[in-house]
Amino acid sequence: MMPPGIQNDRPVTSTYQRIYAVISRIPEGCVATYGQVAFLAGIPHGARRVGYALSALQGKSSVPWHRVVNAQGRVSPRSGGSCADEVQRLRLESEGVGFGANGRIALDRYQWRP
DNA sequence: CCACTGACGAGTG
DNA sequence: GCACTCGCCAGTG
Repeated sequence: MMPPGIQNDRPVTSTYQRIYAVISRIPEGCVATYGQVAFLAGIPHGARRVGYALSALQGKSSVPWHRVVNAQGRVSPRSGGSCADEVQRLRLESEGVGFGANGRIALDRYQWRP
């Protein structure tokens, strides 16, 4: 496969693509935190990177971005005026993920454990 | 190359 | 429990 002389010592996948790859591994009915995804993507302190990467998706990709929530088990209110946070919640509930009375997800119950 | 930006996390008041 | 601040780091113009 790799012809000699060409060194792929650096992953062709850019940071964003790695993030997408990790998120796409999240099973249905589970959720992951930004920090968790970042860590699995190889960016221990890149929680912001994850959010920024997802903002670039905006539903244009097949990545289940709605399974990514913040460390408090809540969907992040993002800028732009879009109501994606609302859609996210509906999609999660549709997958069996229950929200608390305060609009919070029980991470101890639904958080993805690789 | 430089500056700004940003779906966060953790800590503080 | 909520509002604010600081820190992290790569992408975009």
